[in-house]
Amino acid sequence: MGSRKATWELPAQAFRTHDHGVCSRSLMGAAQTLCAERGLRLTPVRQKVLELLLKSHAPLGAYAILSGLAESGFNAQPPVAYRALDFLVENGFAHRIEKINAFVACNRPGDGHAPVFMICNDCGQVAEASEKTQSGLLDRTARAIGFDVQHMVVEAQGVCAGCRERVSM
Amino acid sequence: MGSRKATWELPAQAFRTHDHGVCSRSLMGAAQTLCAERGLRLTPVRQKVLELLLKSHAPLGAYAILSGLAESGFNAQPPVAYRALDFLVENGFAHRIEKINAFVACNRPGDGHAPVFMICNDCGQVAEASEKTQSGLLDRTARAIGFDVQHMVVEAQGVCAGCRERVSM
DNA sequence: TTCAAATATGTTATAACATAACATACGCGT
DNA sequence: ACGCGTATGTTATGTTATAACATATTTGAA
Repeated sequence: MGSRKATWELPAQAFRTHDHGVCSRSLMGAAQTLCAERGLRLTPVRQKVLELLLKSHAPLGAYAILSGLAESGFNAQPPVAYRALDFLVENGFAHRIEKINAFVACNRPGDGHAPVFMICNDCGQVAEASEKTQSGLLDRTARAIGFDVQHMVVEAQGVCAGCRERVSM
Repeated sequence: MGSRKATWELPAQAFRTHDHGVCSRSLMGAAQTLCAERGLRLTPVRQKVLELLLKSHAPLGAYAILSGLAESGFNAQPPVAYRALDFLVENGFAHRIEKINAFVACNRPGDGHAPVFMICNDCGQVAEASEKTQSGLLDRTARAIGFDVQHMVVEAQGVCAGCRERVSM
């Protein structure tokens, strides 16, 4: 990783109010299109799980998703949720956030990015930024010791602007 | 899992064989010194847990540590291990690796760094680096949206040089 | 179209990781 | 010795995740 400038894609609507319904629907549409193009099967369970993630303002744990499935009349054994989540994560429609054992819908499905998360400890919301290449962040260090990077986790915990303002006032 | 020694050296030495006993003892000594300086109590359980981490060639899960404690005649209920680990992590003598729910001894205790891990999926060993430039970059992005970073997780999974050579030969 | 392979789901059980809550003991300053 | 803050003992339970095997659905080739 050199002395690059705009390596990070700024999360435009991060931690801000916006028309959630609109972006939910457009991301669901994007998922459907991508699945059609790639021969992936966006089955009812998978679509429902993605819908739950898209509707949520914060990351959801697997068992929260399971409850959501149950409420919609789906089967609700743990493997059902985990399998659907595996599908969504493997195909880039969702991400797992390691620090909090939870999942979020990806805000830029289909462009093969490495996500970077900022997790607000106060409101629980998460902003997703993106790095351009899979291994760019650690590239130089990893190369120096011959380490072949396959997957990156980059997560920051802290306090978002809105919550800090609210507290300090 | 490979038979090579774990490393607590700088990234340049990462994933390479070295005299583990020597660096274990010197890191234990460093911990004792730091605790004395700072008025922290490195009690028998805490010291034993640090010793287990230092001796291990790979990160240890909390329940592996619990077994180690039991073998040495310590109490072995989960809180015992988690409390000791909390102490070591909070005071910079160990780190938690989120991606694999495990713990490693810190190779540079006392210098208040942000750790960066490279986890080999083949041999299970972990190299700890610490890169200022990277967190600097995320800091800039975070600042752009007013996010106050309190804690960072940076972890790369992949294959270390030794394992890649072994496989390709 | 029928069948076999691949994929997806149903279901039971349990593994693996982590903490709440409260009791007891210890270390230290006065 | 006393009291306070810290550390440990102990029981119980909460939370997250997967193994294993049965059944059903989709797909593509014969």
